[in-house]
Parts: sequence; C-alpha cells; structure tokens
Amino acid sequence: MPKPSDTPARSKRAGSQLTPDAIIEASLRIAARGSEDAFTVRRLGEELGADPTAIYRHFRDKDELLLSVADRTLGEVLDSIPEGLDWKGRLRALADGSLEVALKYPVVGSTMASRTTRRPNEFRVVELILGAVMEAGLDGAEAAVHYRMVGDSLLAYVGQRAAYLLFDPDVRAADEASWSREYRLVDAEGFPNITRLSTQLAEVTDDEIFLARVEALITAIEKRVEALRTA
Amino acid sequence: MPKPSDTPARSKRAGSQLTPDAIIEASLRIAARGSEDAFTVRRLGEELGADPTAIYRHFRDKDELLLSVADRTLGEVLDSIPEGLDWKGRLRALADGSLEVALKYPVVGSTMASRTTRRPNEFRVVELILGAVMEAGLDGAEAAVHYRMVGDSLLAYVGQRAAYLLFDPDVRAADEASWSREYRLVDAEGFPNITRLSTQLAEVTDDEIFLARVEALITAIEKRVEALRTA
DNA sequence: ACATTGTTGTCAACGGTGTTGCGCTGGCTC
DNA sequence: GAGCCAGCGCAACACCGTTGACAACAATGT
Repeated sequence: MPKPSDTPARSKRAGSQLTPDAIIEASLRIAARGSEDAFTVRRLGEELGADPTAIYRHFRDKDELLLSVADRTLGEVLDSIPEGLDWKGRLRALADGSLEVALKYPVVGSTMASRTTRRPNEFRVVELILGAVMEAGLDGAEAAVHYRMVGDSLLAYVGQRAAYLLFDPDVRAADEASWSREYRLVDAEGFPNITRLSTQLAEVTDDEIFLARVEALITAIEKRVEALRTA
Repeated sequence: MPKPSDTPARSKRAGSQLTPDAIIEASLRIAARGSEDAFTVRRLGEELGADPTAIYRHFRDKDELLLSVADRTLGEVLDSIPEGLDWKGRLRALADGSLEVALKYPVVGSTMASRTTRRPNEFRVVELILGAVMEAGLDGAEAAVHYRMVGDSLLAYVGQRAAYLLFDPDVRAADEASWSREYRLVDAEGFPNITRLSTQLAEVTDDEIFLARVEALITAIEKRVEALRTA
C-alpha cells in the first residue's frame, strides 16, 4: 500500500476496523488449526467477519500476506531464545524454537521453506546465525557459506516437518505405517540391509532425526574451524 | 487457447492408447518444462491428446500419479550412480544425482520433499543409504537414525531447490537480488555481522551451500563412528 | 452368432481456489 | 455543507482437481 497513514492519535475509524495486524492475527489463528482448517482467503474473511476480498485492500496478494505472517512467527522464535548462550546453545535454541513454531503454524512453516521474507525479523535471524558461526571461529566467505548452510537447512527441516502435518490424516497414517508394513515385507535377498534393520527403522522418532540433523550442522562448523586452525 | 483443434467424436484409435507408462512419460515432459508450464491435469490431457479425465482410468488421483512419476525419477537417480564407490562416494553420487533430477523435474522434486512413495525404487534408495552408513561403521538403531538423517535431509535439500525453481521469475529475481540490495542497506549498528559480511553473503553460490550440506552429513556419520569406537 | 459384461475415453458439471472490477458508503478534509 | 476517497461488499472470472453419466469398443459366455 502506498499510504501507510499512521498517526495513531488521529486514528482512523473506530468500530469493525480491518488492519494489517488484525488480518495477520486472524491468519495465525487459522494456521494454528493445522490441517483441520485450510488457510484460504474465504476462510480468513469468515474469521475476520468481513468479506474475503477486503484483505486485498491491505495486502497485494496472499503471498505478501503469508510473508508478513511468517515474519511475525519469526519474531516468536527470536523471543523464545534466551540470552547468554554460547554459539552452539543459540543455534540449538533457534532450531528448537523454529521447529516448535513451524509445527504450531504448519501452513506458514511449509510454504516458507524455500522463501525469503526480506522483513525485519529475518534480518535478526541472519544476524544471529552469523554471530554464532563467527563466534565459532569462522569469518569472511567461510562464515557466509556456513551461515547459508545453517539457515537453509533449518528452513528445509522445519518446512518438511510442517508440510507433513498438513497432509490428510489417512495419508499421514499410511506414511507412518509403511515402516511397519511395506518395509518389513521386502525381499530379504534383494534388500538385506532393510531386512536386517526393519525393526530399528520403525522405531526411529522424528525428534531423534531432528536432533541428529541439528547436531550435524554444529559438527560441520566445528570441523571446519579445526581444519582452518591446523592448516 | 486450451482448446485442442479436432476430436469431435472422430479419431477413435486402436486399442488402449493410454497406458500408465505413457501418462508418466507425458507427465515428465511437462514437469521438465519447469515453471513455464504448470503441471495440471488439463495440461496433461492436452499433452496426451486425450481428455484430461481419462487419466483417472489409470490413476486413482493426481497424488498417486505424482508418486509413480517420482518413483520413475528415483530410478533415473539410481541408474546414474556408478559401481565400485566407497560409502562416501555413493552418498555424494546419490546427492548429486538427486539434485540433478530434482532440478530437471522441479514439480516432482518439490512435491515429494516430505513424502514417501513406498514404491520399488524408494526401497533401492533406502537400501543404498543403509549400506553406506553400515559400511561407515554404524549398525542397529544408530544406523537407522543416521539413515533417516541422510534420507530426510537429501529430500529436503533437493525439494527446497526444486521449489525455488517453480516460483515466478520475478519472485526469484527479487529473492536473488535481496543479498545485494536489502542486506546491504541494513542498519550497521543493529546488524554488524550482516554489514561486515554483506559482500561475501551475496557471493555465495547454491552449489557451495549444497556441497557444505552434503559434507556435513558425511562428517556427522564419521564423527559418530569415531565416538562409538573410542567409547 | 448373439447377448452380456467390463474397460476406456468423452463430456458436462460440481465445488473449491485466488483474484479483480464495480459500486456504495461513511468519515475525512476543505 | 460539499466533495473526496479509502475501505468494504458483491458478483464474477479463470483455473484447479475430481465425479457421474454415457458411448464405443474388446473380450467373454453360451
């Protein structure tokens, strides 16, 4: 919108007002309902008690709204990170917070997995990750590429988990059961490894996997620092 | 424009012209056109010279078709992996091949990022990764969780890259330019790290990042093996 | 040889999506 | 008081995946 028209003292009309903030909060309410309530423009209008198309007076399109909503949730993540942690602790807190928020608002987490919001809170996240990898001992191009590794990976991880939450419950059930069904019935000669580990494969939890992925990022940074130091 | 020329109750062909394979191959042809040509049922019908809904005689719904198409592309990936590599080489080859195929058929790579096909070629991939982590020195639950780490991560990586390719070119351009624009103009005091590394951030390439992510997985496996050996 | 049944493609249509153009209205400025 | 105009409702558009009824054929049973 070309005209933000702030000046809260003057304040625009009272009553049933439709502001960007109100729209974002209604979006979050819908997003929090996960796969039980699709995040559509019409549903959003219903939630706001307004005509669905009124939203287009405040956001160019649904994508821009989604970016704003995503930045809001990024703020939630940042606020959940305590002070005084070392770089590993900050990265772990960022990962945990991101996952938590992405699972809370699945539609946001999944659609933003390969996006860049270029909004205030994203800058703060970038600054946080950069600070962490620099505290770890990287700098210059090394720090830049490792930041991107961490940032993109985290986004992809939580996006993947969030997207999974949006599937129809039956699709999800079929996916989960596959480790106990299809993978137990594979040809033992053609797939000896699967056969041998079928029980363990069915027992792996999402949280274990997430933890392993996050620790892999930290380990990679540590190893790079060490390689540079001994070089 | 979406109207094919002829076909008014004429041109009745010989036998069953439409086979699952033909539909899958037509799907791949459309998918290979990336963001220039949306992968819709109607477009698929056009590509096949048949009524769009004829597809439903061979696949329950679009999702099942997509799973079959995905399994076909997984086959392409597997066939591209040479024999005789050690476990690191096999994982690298799998990663490179997956990325290549996902970028070739973006719509497939992006929609499958958080799915499980439970089809033949997926079993082969699982077997391959499991073999790699076991050759590295892991077993049992350790092997299972590290397989999931590798499998899920690779899927998320290539899915992220593929999804990016599906955006409108202008959205993509805005994203790419952000490192040279918005991130150069941030407040230097509030964001010292971004300010300091803005040049390097703009110069990081996608391939560098992907390489770092893949090597991080390998490093994580190595470190785990070492930790278990010295314990 | 005929009737029956099952398969496969066509067609029209349904309910859903994001989005736009038009008209009205109520609070603002002059 | 007169006008402006942003904010909103309404109807409609284009497109999506999918379904049900029907027609044309192939295969089969008798």
